[in-house]
Amino acid sequence: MMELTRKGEYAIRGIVYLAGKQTDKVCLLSDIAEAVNVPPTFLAKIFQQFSKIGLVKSYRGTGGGFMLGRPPEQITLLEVVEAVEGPILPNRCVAAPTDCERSCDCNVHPVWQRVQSEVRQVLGGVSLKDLAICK
Amino acid sequence: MMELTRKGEYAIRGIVYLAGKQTDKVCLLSDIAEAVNVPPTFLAKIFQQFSKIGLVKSYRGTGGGFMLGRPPEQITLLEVVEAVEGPILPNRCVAAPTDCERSCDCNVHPVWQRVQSEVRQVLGGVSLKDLAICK
DNA sequence: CCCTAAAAGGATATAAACAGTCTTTTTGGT
DNA sequence: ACCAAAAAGACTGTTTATATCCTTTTAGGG
Repeated sequence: MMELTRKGEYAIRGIVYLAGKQTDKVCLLSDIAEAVNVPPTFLAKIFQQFSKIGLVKSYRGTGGGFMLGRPPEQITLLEVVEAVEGPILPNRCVAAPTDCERSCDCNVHPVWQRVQSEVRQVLGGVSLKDLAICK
Repeated sequence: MMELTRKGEYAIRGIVYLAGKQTDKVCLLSDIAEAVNVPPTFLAKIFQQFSKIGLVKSYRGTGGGFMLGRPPEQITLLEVVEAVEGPILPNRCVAAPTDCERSCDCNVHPVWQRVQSEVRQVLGGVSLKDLAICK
């Protein structure tokens, strides 16, 4: 359980690749897709989502392509993952506690909150700079 | 992302309810289902899975029903969740590192391992006894 | 101004997973 | 033998995942 989807995997691969390039150079989507071995049409959708929230900047037309929207050390893995997979929510009740508070069953609630918090902390502590470094 | 399915929710509700009963008394599936507001046919499937791995003991025929397989303090939330949702695997690559090690992209790998480990630790630290207590 | 390169957006297709139901079989008690 | 209860398996409808394709918009270059 708790599995990242393909979309999430591709998203990470794509943007980490971008983070490994010079910050001032645009990359063609088709090049990125080929480099990280992801269907270009699918990656296009993903990068559109990135673009909307400013994780990447896009340029159309001849000479166009993508660049990181911010320096790689200022983009966390958490942002990338949540951009395409939605917020980290181990359980509905963490999002909507209304439905949950009644009945003593919900000793479970705080546990899911801890899970959420731990995961966010791990992912939030890693930047694209960390990930792009080639050992 | 990382959401528990209905099955997982129902599983927790059902077994936590059971943990709140005396350890030596069997409960009818139909009663449990009604008490925790879960479709009985669905809960049946879930308890079958529990039964197979010994989380609960089942008795057939007249006077039959379900009991916890072990004292509630010896069953963790992790076991319950993994019983019905499968192992905690934030990313395929955590399960099958073979496909992952090449290419410098996989600085991501250890991050998912940490996520997995943190989640397991939180869920593993909570027992049914903790959850069954009515405040 | 037109042609081409590139991303944006929308519609569609297929497959898998989820959520649940129904029926039949097995087992145990009376 | 009969009844009560869980086990097991087949089946169904809905939603999500995983794409692909096509048209539109934007930008640059000749």
